[in-house]
Amino acid sequence: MKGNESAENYLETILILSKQKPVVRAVDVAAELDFKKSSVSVALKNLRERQHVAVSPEGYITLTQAGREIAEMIYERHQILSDWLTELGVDPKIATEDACRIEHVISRESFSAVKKHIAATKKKGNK
Amino acid sequence: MKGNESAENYLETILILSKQKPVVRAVDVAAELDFKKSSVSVALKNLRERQHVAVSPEGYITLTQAGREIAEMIYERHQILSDWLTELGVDPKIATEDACRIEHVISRESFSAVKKHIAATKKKGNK
DNA sequence: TTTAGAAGTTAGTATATCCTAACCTCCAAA
DNA sequence: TTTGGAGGTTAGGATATACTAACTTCTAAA
Repeated sequence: MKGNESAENYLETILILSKQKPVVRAVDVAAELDFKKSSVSVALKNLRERQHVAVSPEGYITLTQAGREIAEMIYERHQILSDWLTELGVDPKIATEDACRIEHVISRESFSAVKKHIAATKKKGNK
Repeated sequence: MKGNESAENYLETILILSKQKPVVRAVDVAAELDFKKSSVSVALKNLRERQHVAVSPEGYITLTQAGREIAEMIYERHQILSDWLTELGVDPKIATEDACRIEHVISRESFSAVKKHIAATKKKGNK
């Protein structure tokens, strides 16, 4: 994993949108990310080539198995990190923004350790 | 602070090198970062323009007040984050690599909260 | 039936970074 | 005194990303 931040971000967004609405189209992704549709169009072409998404003739986007795995990994990081930062007293908006960036650069190993630490900390009732 | 990761990284490196050797030159920075000297040359030109470093006629690089503040902020983040991840059981090499990336994307507010949390956790003797 | 808007695509622009290549200066060793 | 290497600079290339502009399609409303 090196500089796939952009791709990861698209995949995560598609996952989130697919939880919220019946179908996800390129325009929905553009609206969510506040990007232009041309940018999304190009990004989707790459995701299709890498077999991370499939797009139906109607323009409905779905995650492939590989794409979904990445999306869910990033999404889990996002949730856990932003919740944790918020619990630590960080403004929720800032916590979310930070999670959005950290989620793409933290390694599996470090995230796993942090996640474990958070669980352990909670167990002890430290608030 | 948005996409100044590269500049921050140069400043941090200059700070670290200046702790290790009497003078810091462009080649030293290039060697440390494993970049080509041409890249460092261009980066230094930008840092000079932004008044973050000064370069003597002999080619000795020094941080300005503004540059030093950024460098020390990033360096503190690096130290605290990498130490913490290592304490959580992450391989030191990976912890360092992760710290190198997170230090550039975490907000002041979140870092401050995490730092406080780490101190509090230690105080309670949680190991 | 015509037409305007929504959705998508493609081409070319802009920025950030790093790289290779080519060149300059200076100094120390032969 | 010549010369080769170290240090530095500039020009131009490559990649990643997002943007603007200009089209194409398709569909729904007039």
